[in-house]
Amino acid sequence: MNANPKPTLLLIDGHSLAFRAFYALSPDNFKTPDGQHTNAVHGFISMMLNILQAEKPTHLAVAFDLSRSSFRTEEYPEYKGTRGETPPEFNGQTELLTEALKAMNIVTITRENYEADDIIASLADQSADKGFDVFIVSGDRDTFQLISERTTILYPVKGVLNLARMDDAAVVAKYGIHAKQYPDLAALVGETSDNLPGIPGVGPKTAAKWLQQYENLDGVLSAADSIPGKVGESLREHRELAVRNRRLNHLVRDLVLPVDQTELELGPVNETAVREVFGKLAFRTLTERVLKLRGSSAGSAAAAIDTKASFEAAFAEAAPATVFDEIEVPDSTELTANDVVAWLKEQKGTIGLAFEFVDTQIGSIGFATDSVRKFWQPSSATEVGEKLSGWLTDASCKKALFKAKDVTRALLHLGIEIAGVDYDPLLMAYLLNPVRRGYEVDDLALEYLGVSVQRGDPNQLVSENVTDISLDSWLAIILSDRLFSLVEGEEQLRVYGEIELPAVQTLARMENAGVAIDVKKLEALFERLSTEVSQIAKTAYEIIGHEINLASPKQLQTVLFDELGMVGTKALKTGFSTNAAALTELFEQTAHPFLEKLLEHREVTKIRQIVEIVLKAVGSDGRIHTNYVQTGTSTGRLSSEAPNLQNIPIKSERGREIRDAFIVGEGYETLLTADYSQIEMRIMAHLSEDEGIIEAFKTGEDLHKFVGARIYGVEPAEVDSAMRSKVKAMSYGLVYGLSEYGLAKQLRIPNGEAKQLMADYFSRFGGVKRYLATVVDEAKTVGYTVTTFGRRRPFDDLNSKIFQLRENARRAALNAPIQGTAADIMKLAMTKIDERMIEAKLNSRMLLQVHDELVFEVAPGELDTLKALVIDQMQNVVELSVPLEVHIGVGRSWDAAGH
DNA sequence: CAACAGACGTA
DNA sequence: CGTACGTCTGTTGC
Repeated sequence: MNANPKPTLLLIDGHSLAFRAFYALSPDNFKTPDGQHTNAVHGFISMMLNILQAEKPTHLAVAFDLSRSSFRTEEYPEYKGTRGETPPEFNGQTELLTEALKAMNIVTITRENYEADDIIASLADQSADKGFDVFIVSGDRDTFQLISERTTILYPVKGVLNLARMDDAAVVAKYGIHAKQYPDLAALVGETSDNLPGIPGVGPKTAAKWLQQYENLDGVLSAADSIPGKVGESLREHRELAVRNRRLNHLVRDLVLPVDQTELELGPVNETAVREVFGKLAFRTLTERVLKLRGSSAGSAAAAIDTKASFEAAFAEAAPATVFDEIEVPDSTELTANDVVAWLKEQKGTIGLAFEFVDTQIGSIGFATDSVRKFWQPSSATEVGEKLSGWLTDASCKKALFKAKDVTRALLHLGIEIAGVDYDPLLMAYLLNPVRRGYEVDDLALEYLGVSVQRGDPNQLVSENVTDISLDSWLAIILSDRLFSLVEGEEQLRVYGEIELPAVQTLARMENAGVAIDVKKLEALFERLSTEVSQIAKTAYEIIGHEINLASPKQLQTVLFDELGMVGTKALKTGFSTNAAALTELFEQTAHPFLEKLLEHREVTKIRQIVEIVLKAVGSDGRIHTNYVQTGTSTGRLSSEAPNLQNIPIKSERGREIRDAFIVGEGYETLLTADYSQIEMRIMAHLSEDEGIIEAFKTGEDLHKFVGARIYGVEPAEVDSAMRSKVKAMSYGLVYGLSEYGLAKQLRIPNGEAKQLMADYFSRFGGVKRYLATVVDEAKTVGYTVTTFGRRRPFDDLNSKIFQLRENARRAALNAPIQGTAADIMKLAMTKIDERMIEAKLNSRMLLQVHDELVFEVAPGELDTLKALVIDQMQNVVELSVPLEVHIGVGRSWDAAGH
């Protein structure tokens, strides 16, 4: 019996919560040995236990929809019609969940022809009448109509464990209306997820305004004639939509259900049944949690779990039966300057490490093993240097460190060269899934360990939050353990150990070094471009007779297609396209001088904008320190941000002036650039084993002339520039999955000619065709592509029924191994170059990487040595069936050193 | 104020 | 209807 005197009923919308759990936890990590996915079941139960702990209800019931059809679909067959298919991994999980709930003696309720929310509504009302407090867990906002003094909705906002308590005040705060008015608001606005369109032009704000004024939907509709403006008109025209929506979102509150509240009372669970069902599901830790919380001493168990739990749950059913079987969050204790070194000396294995930086200074440091958490608050960088530099710089002291590159760079800035970082969970998570949206440590912990991280209040004083840093160090070590075995399982250890991990050091050094900027030159350039911009704009305004915002596509559409009456270009969501290609086409048709000025304006403002970005990014040392994002692309390339130095203009004359402001720094002799020539085509030759293309590269002949000669059946010398550029476009297009249509459009030739060109190409270079087909087929079967070094990229849309998705995936899949292999080669080369430079004790430094190009700052007297070293390493980093060619340039600026 | 769309710079 | 990015501006909607 529960001692809680206040009867409290918890009602759960079963499918709603199960789906939420399904999407929060990766199905791959929750599987029984026979392949049944259990992530939804696991997440559901875990979340339910959390709510039981937090709200301490005395009674509980779970309601399920019986099928997709209900009296609502009878009335309106399209109801919820936009819901997609259930993911295959979800199959069977509802049944398993029901079974598990039964074992826990939890009542589940269904009702033919009604939805779970109707059951919940009826039960909530009846129970509230009997004096219960009611909590409802549902992701359906329609349940807001049930809110009352006694009834609260727990609405999932984000993350599996985060539920918003929606009472009347919360609804008022969020929507500006009372809870009982919510269904009226929803009826007016419509509900996309239920496939219920609302009154066009009416959003939550307008609807709320009306409801505040007229109380309810009936009031609004009665006053419809007096509502002004377009929205008023829309309301009068579409009023029946709102009426229908309101009828459908009304929850049935008077179902007579075959259960009585007394049957819902929470009691002890059937331990044997729980062990049996949970055993079948391969749940381990969850079994103990359930038995603890729902066993004989529920009260004390809950208290024990609540005790300053930094984590809410701890489980990792998918992990091998290692340390992850039982994840216990160790307590955190403080180390002092006196005992930090001694403690580290005692430790044998890898240490989890984390730094908290305040500005650029070290605030605190966390250390952890899988069972111990420590933190230290040094007084200064000097103290860190004195006490810790021995350990930090000792490569034999192995460390696990999240975001190793950022930390390495920050420490470098303080004069500390950290070594021995063999584990960075960030990089492992990237290799496991290079297409995920973010790599926050808390999200990774949830996905790969099933651990939900609760952190201190960020608004609190640092001193009260300081234990979080040891939490981070602990997460670094346990995540590393888990992810490392997954990376190993995917045979990506080589990419990890030989490519990504060593790149950390190199990139940190490059970022820390930065690149010198001629600020004066850029400022002058900015002024000049600004003058140019205003002159161009002035002329443009004169041509059309009035001023507009030339940067506004919307205003341009008005001018071009309404005022000047030009024919429509490519259709976009918002009207006709005004991009450069469209404007050029229009100019060819009309020769209208406005278009000429507009295009010029675009070019100059774009370049001016980049000048501004670059100028703003110059640091106090007169240099720019970009951030290379090692997890930034799905293919394995780096990306560059704050600022992006991988898109500095080069093609236009004006643009090159920006490159001329990237200069050699004081104390150095010159800049040196080195770039791979046609690396992607060479990789294509290698991967496809096409004899023709391989021969082209081996002869050293101009590739496009060689290919052109084969296609047109002439001598290479007879390939004219028109033929050559067509062949060139074709070759490059292939790497991107170009279609006949796309080729025709780009080359401005008839579709038939493009088709013939492609046919000729493939008949002469059959290996290429075969390879491209194989890549896609293989990816279709195994679900991912792979580079020559083993880097994977997953694809799930290759078998999609939706043409557009399938085609997009197909093109990306045939490009991924090529772009990815090129990226691998470049990263590998960078590491080797860096190693050799250190060995040779050169003072020159690597500064920038732009996918196939590297930029170095050359120390006095080192030019020849460095040049030879760079060429050697880049060319010989890997043996392909074609040679790798490297071009070198030297000069005082990036532009001068370019080619 | 945040998110989206459109535009455009690079490899 | 050609891959991979980052960042700006204007506009829309939370």
